[in-house]
Amino acid sequence: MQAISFFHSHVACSLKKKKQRRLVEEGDGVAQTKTSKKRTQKVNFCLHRGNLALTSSARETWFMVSFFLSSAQMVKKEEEEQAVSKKSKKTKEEIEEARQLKIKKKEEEEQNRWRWWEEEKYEDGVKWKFLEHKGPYFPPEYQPLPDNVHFYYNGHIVWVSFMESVTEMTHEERSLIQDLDKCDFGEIHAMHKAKTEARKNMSKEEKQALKEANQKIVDEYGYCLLDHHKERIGNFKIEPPGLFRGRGEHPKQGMLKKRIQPEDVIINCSKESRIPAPPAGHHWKEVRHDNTVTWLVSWTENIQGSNKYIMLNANSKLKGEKDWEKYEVARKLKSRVDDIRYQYLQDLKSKQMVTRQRAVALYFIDKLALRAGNEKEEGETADTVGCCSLRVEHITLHEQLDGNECVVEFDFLGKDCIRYYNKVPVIKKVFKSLKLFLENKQPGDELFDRLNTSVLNKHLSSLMPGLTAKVFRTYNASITLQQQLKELTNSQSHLLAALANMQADMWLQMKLIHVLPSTHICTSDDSFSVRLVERKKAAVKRCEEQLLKLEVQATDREENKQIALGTSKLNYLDPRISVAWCKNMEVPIEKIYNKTQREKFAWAIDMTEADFEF
DNA sequence: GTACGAGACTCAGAAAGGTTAAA
DNA sequence: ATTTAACCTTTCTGAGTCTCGTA
Repeated sequence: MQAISFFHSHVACSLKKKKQRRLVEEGDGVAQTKTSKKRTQKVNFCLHRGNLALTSSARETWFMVSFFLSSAQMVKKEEEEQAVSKKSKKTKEEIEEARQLKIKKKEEEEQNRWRWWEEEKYEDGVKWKFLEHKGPYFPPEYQPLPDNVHFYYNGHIVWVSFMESVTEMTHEERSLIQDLDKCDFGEIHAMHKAKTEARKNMSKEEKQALKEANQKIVDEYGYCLLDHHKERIGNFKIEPPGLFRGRGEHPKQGMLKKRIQPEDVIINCSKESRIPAPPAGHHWKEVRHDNTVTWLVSWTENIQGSNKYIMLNANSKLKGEKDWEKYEVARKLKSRVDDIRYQYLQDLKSKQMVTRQRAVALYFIDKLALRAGNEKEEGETADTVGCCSLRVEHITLHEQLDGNECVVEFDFLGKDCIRYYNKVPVIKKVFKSLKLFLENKQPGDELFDRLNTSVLNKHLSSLMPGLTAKVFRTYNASITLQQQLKELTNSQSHLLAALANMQADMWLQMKLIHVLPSTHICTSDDSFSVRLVERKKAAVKRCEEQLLKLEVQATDREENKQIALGTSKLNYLDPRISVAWCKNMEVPIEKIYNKTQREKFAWAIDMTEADFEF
């Protein structure tokens, strides 16, 4: 109930602030649209673009919901499509022909689709019985620089081995090249720019040929055979070498990510399948036949020393089944959540420090949708935290703030170095506990010194099998979506209008919340933006008009306004809720999910009845 | 019990690529 | 009608979560 009331309060707030937000709207150009009909659409795509940042996980949850909704009203599009096709000068026959082809293709696809959800599940741990594939696709060989392109150090031409992706700097080079400022990559940069330009200016035929060549690679390497069904592979290409960037202030940024050789690669497939052949003159590191894992190929990456995998596409059985399972666990939480919340509220009074910290952490995870927060190796990654790894400097307690009592102010970098900034009124017991946790601690000390994700998850799984911290995100997002949909009116047109308005409000609200406290959010991003601006400014000599636009883009980035969010709806909202809603409202599913999404959620679209209840 | 590290998988935004609407 | 910009989709790979085995 805690979480839900929290979500609701956001809606209420969004309505109250409507007037205020209109002002902002003007500045965004949203209100500049001419007709009222168009206006709705304008709002739509603004939402679709999702060019807004989110600093709070609870807000994230909200976005997931709003994103679902934002696509719900594209019903109008179909009419337009028809109008357009009429306008074009194609003959009726051509149109008819194209339509027939489309229908045929669709039917074919439908028939080929593996309805794995109607089959019996394998025994525990077994992921497949038969697996055959072609192995990974290796990136093209390194191409040496042309003779007329040079690298200069301190004004002198230098031939260096590290330009070849395979090798690192030699000792001599290391002693010679000390100062980055003395490096001149100008000619190399110009060459690359010319290349991209040339690519852009290719003729239609050339482009077509390139496309066909790519398609051939996909046809050969992009699919595998899994238990007699052809399945698409998600990433069949080995990652090419290059400079590691990382997100945020990453200690390893700029390190060379080495070229992966077949000798580094482990192949996983059926014993009795056609084993993929390594490139001529090479051999695999290992060929194994482990059907308890889902990957086809793996290798160890040299920056973090972690494993990389080639796995199946999201529309595959292996991924789909897991996704389904995830939502089933979240649904189970629905029936237990009252008890679980009651318990952690009780635990807030515990004399035992571990229990008490656990309770507060759970309160945050449930109410604010914080991530679990595993500990990370210092110096190996950017300094980001989640719930369990919060440190003293990440929260500030306010007895009184903006007319609220017991306010906790959060300010930390979360996943992907995205800043979480939020001021949340909490219940007294939580506030008191936090004060206790902070006693005798310095900034840099852990807030929950007796707690880690392992302890937390162990406790959760004892409360309900399969329950972990992240289930709360799925549960809260999905249940909120369902409730919001229920609350909307039954009349479709009315409803769609309501949705449009609601989204406009939410969108602006989020923007406001975010932009107001926006100081510098992710410092490394700033420097990135600065570099971007610089680079572009050089280009501007030739192309002055672009300058303005690009600077605007750079500014946008600086303020972190641009954070794509569309994918979130792929990860937290039970698709069956949306499917059921579509069935009830007689809204075609195409309005909610695009082709990829429909493929991914094929199981949900097929099995869900109108009366589905999350 | 618990610390630790490897492994395997989900989730995430940036960038590239493709399509459609607007100029 | 053609070019360009806006928008939407796909690809890529980094960053998390969580489990499990071992000391």
